[in-house]
Amino acid sequence: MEKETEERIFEAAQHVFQLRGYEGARMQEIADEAGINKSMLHYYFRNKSTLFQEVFKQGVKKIMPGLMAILASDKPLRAKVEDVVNFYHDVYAENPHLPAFVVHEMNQNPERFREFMQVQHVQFPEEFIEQIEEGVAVGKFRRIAPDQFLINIISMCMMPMIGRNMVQTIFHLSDEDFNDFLEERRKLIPDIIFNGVII
Amino acid sequence: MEKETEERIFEAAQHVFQLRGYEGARMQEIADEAGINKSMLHYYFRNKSTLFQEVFKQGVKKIMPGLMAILASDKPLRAKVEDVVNFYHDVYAENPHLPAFVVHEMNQNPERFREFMQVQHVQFPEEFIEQIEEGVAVGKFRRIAPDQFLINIISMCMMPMIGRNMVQTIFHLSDEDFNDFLEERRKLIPDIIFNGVII
DNA sequence: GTCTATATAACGATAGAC
DNA sequence: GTCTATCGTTATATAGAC
Repeated sequence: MEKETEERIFEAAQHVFQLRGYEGARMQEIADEAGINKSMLHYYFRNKSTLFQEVFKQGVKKIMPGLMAILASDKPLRAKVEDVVNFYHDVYAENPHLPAFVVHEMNQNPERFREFMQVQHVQFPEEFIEQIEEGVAVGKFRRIAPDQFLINIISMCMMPMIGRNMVQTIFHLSDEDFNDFLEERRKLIPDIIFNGVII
Repeated sequence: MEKETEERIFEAAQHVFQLRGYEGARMQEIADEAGINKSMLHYYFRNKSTLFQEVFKQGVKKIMPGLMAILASDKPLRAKVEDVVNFYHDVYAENPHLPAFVVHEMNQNPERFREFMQVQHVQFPEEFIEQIEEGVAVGKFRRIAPDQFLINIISMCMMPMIGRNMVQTIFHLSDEDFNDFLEERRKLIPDIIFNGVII
C-alpha cells in the first residue's frame, strides 16, 4: 500500500463523515473505503466517536485559524474582504463537503463546538473591529456593527456552498455552470459588500 | 387529549426530525414526545421513511411557495427584497430549526428534493428576472445575474439562522443578543444589497 | 498489525390481545 | 385505536487466532 493504514483510515473517515454526517456514517463504509477490515478502525481509533472527533476537529482547523489570521492582518479592509472570500472559495474547491459538514455537526452538538473554539483560542480579532469602527467614525461607512459586517461576507460565501443542490435545482445549473457561478462570486461578493448593486 | 393522535404524532415528528435529522431521529423519541406508544407511529404512518417524507415536504412548503410568490408579485424590486428578508425572518421566528433541517436533508438526498420541486411546480419567476435585467439595462444597477442577486439575499438571510451556534460562539451573544442581531438584519440586508457599506 | 468470528446493543417493525 | 411483547436486522464493538 502507498500510505500508512492509519492515514488511509482517517482519509476514508473524513470522506464518509463529511458526506453522511455522524449519524448517517457507517463504520463498514469507512472500512471499505480505506480498503481494510472493520476491526482495524477500532485498533487505530478507539471507537466511532473518537474517530469522528478527530475528523471534526481537523475540519474546523481547515477554516477557523485561516479566517482569523486574515482578519487580524494589517491589510486594508477591502483587501481583507477579498482575502476572506478567496479563502472560503479555495477551501471549498479542495473540500466541497466540509462547510455543510461543520455547520451540521456544530448544530448537533453546540457545546463540543464552543469548547473546541476555546481550546484553539479562536477569537474575533480586535484589529478588524477597529478598522470598521474607524470607517464608520470618519463617515466613510454607514453605521454597521463589525459582527454584522463579517457575517454578511461569510454568509454570501458559505450559503451557496452549503446549499449547492438548492442553487443547482432552482436555476437549473449543471456542475460546470455551478462552478462558474461560484467563481464569479470571488469578485461579486466584495463589490456587493462595499457598493451594493446600485450604481 | 386536546389534539388528535395523528396530529400529535406529526408535530412530535416535526420537532424531532428537524432537531436531529433523519438519521439521528429515533422513533422512540417521537413516540415519547407525542405521548403515545411506539407502535402507533406505524399505525398512522407506515414507517420512519414515510413519516419523514411528510415532515420534509411540509417543511419545504413553508418556505418555497411563499418565496416564489413574493418574487412573482408586481411590487418594485426594493419592496420585493424587503418582503423576502422579512419572510425568511418570520418563518425562522416560528420554526427556528427548519432552515438547517431542509438544507441538510436536501444535501443527503438531492434527487428527492429535485423531484419535489418539480411536482410542486416551484419555478424561479420571470417577473423577477426581468426586473433586474431592466435595472441593469437602464444603467441603474451594476451588471449582475438575477440568480446571483437572489442568492445573495437568501444567503444573508439563511446563513445566520443555520449557523446560529457559530454566530453566538464567535461573538459571545446570548440568546437575546442573537435575536436582536437577527432583527437588525431586516433593515440591514436590503441596505447592503442595494447600497453596500460605503456612503 | 491484520484478519475471522462473535458478542452486544439499539432500532425499526410486526403480531396479537383488548 | 391503543397497548404489550417480541421479532429481525443492523450497527458498533470485542475476542482471539495468526
